Amino acid sequence: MAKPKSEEKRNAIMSAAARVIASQGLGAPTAVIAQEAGVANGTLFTYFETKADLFNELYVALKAERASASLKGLPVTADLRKQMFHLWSHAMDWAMTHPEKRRALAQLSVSDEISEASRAAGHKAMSGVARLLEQSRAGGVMRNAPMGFVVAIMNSVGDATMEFMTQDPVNAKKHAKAGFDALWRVLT
Amino acid sequence: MAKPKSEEKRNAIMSAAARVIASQGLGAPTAVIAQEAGVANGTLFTYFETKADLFNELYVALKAERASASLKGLPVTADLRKQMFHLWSHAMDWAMTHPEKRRALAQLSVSDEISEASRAAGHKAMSGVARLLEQSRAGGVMRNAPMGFVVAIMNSVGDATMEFMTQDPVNAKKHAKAGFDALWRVLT
DNA sequence: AGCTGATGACTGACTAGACAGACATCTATA
DNA sequence: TATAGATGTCTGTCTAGTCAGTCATCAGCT
Repeated sequence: MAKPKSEEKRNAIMSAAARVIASQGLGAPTAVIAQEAGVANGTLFTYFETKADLFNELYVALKAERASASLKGLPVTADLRKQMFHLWSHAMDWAMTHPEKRRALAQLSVSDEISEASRAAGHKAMSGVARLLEQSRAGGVMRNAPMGFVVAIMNSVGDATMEFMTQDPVNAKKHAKAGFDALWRVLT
Repeated sequence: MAKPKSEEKRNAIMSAAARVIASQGLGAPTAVIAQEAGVANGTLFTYFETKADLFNELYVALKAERASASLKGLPVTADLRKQMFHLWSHAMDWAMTHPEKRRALAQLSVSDEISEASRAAGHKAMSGVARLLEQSRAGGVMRNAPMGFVVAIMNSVGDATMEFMTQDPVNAKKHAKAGFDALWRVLT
């Protein structure tokens, strides 16, 4: 064998991409991302074949990271509302702790560079979250609405709440609670 | 006097831009927009100084158009819920009738090319809608939540509903109703 | 009404700059 | 020493915006 690729550099590139996308948008040059990651321009392309590949991988990774943060320490024996609230607040915490990742994810989500396959992978990464939401849906007013619709609404209320929390961080806790109450009213 | 600018060409460029943005995203070349509008490349720049200017004007125009469509024929004497429902269904109708405009507006809304001034103008164009929503907020559970938050939630639930309606047009009416019911549950 | 000159819209080839990705070269590891 | 990662310069391509020349429109004059 020869020199192995370094997982460290890969991560550096991904997290640099998140930061740069958050501040400059998706039009950001690969050169800037590489520089921010502390590697040469060409190195970026030994880890990701194209710019679009990097963006797709980043999208899936961020979705997975947020989902995993949301589910961490889930009180599986508690009642549904408690579990949902845990999930919600952990998602909001993640967004407040990593604002640049949240912003990057928001940009990537609306980009047409993101393939159907990546979106599917993103969904899959959220399956734990979806399962809980599915339980909430099945027992409530929205039992006849398609699951995709409920997911879309949760995501959009979540996005709106995160947006508002970052704009007005002083009252972040209050907004998080208000957002959850709104979601819960939608579901029950 | 000389040859006057034609309102017709201006409109052609704007609506071409909406179509092209919907299908190719914001990275679409101005050359393509001009061609789609049936004018020369350079002509676009006699009507709009820069590409960003075109996008900003288009953003405000689309916001205004949607707001105006929503308010058309509003039953001002009916009760609040009826008025809100009128507004909601007309907005959804507009989105279903002009899917390319809706898609373009969604893209423009998240773009960082759109100035604060344009966003303010967009808000202003929606003031009729906002007034109605304000009444709904003031009398309901969200009376203590900031208006901006309520607006954000309405927009996001609306976006999710529109998205779902275009993805599943057969049940569009049903989804529109479900979306409204969800919003109303949030507000009351 | 017909003519004329001034104005400015219209055109599309062109330019300057930016950027993704390639590549020749160097370097670290097995 | 063979292999493969790392580097950074280089290049082909793409595109926003320009510009010199053309043409449509209008006001004022006869």
